[in-house]
Amino acid sequence: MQKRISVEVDSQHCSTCMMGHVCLPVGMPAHEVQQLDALVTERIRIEKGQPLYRHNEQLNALFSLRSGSIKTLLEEANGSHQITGFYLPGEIVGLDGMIEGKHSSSAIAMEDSEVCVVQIKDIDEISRSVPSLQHQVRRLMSKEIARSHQVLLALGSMRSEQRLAAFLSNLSQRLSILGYSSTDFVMRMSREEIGNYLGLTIETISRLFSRFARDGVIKINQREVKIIDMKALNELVDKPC
Amino acid sequence: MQKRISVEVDSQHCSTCMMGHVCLPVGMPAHEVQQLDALVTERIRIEKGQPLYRHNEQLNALFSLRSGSIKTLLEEANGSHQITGFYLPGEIVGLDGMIEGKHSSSAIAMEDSEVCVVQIKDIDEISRSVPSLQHQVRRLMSKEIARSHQVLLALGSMRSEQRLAAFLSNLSQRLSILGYSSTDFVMRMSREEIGNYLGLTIETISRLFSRFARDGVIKINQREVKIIDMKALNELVDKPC
DNA sequence: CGAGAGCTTGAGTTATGTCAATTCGTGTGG
DNA sequence: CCACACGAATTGACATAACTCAAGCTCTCG
Repeated sequence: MQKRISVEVDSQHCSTCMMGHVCLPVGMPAHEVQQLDALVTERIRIEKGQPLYRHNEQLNALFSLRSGSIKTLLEEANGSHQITGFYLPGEIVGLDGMIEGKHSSSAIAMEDSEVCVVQIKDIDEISRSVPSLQHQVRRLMSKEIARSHQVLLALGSMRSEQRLAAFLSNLSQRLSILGYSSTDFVMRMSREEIGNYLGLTIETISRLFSRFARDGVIKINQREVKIIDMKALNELVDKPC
Repeated sequence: MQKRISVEVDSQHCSTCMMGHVCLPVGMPAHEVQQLDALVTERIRIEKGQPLYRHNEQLNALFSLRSGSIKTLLEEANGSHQITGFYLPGEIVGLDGMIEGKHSSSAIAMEDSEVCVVQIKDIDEISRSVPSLQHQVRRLMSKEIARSHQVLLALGSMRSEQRLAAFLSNLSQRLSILGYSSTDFVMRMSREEIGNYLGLTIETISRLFSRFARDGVIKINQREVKIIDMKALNELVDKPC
C-alpha cells in the first residue's frame, strides 16, 4: 500500500484556497496572492503515523499543512526522541530544513493529513515579481523561532501545572484562529506525546488533567477537552509556587 | 555616561573583516562578499549589562556580534525571565525580531561588546544584485530554529548532568570554530545565567561542576574551565539514568 | 580592610518520576 | 454479537533528582 500519495495540482490555487487567511499568504494583498498560484504545484497526502520527511533527508521544500495535524521531533542516538512542535492546518512545517537542504528533524502525521508542497527554488523564482514573498518567508521563520523560544520558556521555568495549562491555552488560541471552537476540541495527540513535548511523564499529564477537571477548569474525556473556565486556565499559566 | 555608542563605519567592510569565515558571509564567494560591503553602515558598542534591544522594541535590523558576548531572554509578566541563547562573536542576534519589526525577546551584553548593524531594508536592496544573500539569511534563521530545538531537546529530555555536559560541549565546539582553544576557556556567564538557561538552579550547576571536576572530566576555577577528558564529557551527554 | 556579589557545600523538603495494578475504549475474530 | 486482546489512560504507593534554605567561603573593588 502506498503511504505517501503525491497529487498534481492545477485546479486549486493559493488565491482561491480556504486556508488563505491563516497560511503562507496571510496579510498579503490579493493581487500578490494571485501570483502565488504557481507556487504550489504538488500536494501530498500522508497517512497517520507516516513521515512527511525524516532527519537528514535532502529536501528543498516547505510544507503548508492543508488538513490533519503533524508533529516534528528530534531523534536521539539512543533511540529516544523529543517532540519539538505540533502543527495545525495553515501552519508551515519544515522551516528548520533550509540549512543546505538537510532536515534536522523528522515530521510525522498524527492523523491522515494533506500538505501543499512549496519548493524553495520556486520561492526564489516568484519573489522576483513578488518581493514581499521574501518578507513573508522571513516572517514565518521568525515566528517559528519565537514559538520555540516560548516552549523553551515553558520547559525552562514553568512547573508541570503551568506547562500543561500553557499548552492547552495555546492550543485553544490556535484552533480559534482556524475557526474552530476555542473551548471544545479534540486533541490529536496522545498523553505520551504531550508528556514528551512538555518534558513530563504520561502519569503527570494524566494526573494534571484529572486535577484541572476536579477543580472545574476543564472537562476531559479521553482526548475531548472542554474548557469550562478559560480565565482560571490562563491564571494557572502564571501561578507561582 | 553614554551606554550605547554608535559608530559610523566606512573604513571597514565585510570583505576585509576578520570574522568573515564565521559571520554572515560564511560560505559566500569572494566577489559576492565584496557586494556586502554596503550592508554594514553602522556599528554599535554596548557596555556590559546594557541592552542591545528590548522586548517590543521596534527594530528592523539584524546584529552580527563582532566582539564580546550577548544573551537573549524572554521576560515574563511576573518579573522572572528565561534566557534563550548565549551568542559569541560571528553569531547573529535578532533573528526573532523579523515579525513586523517587533522583537519578542531582549538582548543584553554580557561584557563590553560590539555589533555590526544590518538593516533589513538593506538586505532586500542588496539581495537584488546578490540573490544568494536571501539564501544566506534563510540559512541563518533555519540554523537558529535548529539551535533552539536542540535546547528544547536538552530541557525536555535530559537530566541535569546531561544538560550541563551538553552545554559545555557545545560551548567548546563554538569557541573552537572561532579559533579559540576548545579545552581551555573562560565562561562569560554566571552560574545563575547557566542555571536559568538550562532550567536548573545555581546550586545544582555548582554541584555538577564540582562533580565533573572530582571525576576528572574538567578542571574548574570560578569561570575558567579546562576540559581534561573531552571523550568522557561527550559520553556524559548521552549517559542514561 | 570591609562590603557585597558570586560561588560552594550541607541538610532537609518536595515535585515529579517510577513501578504496578486497574480501568477504559476500540478493533478483531470466532 | 459477544468476548477477547491490546493499547491508552487513570490512579495509587513509593522513590529520587533536583530544589530550598542556610551557612560559610572567595573573589573583587572601592
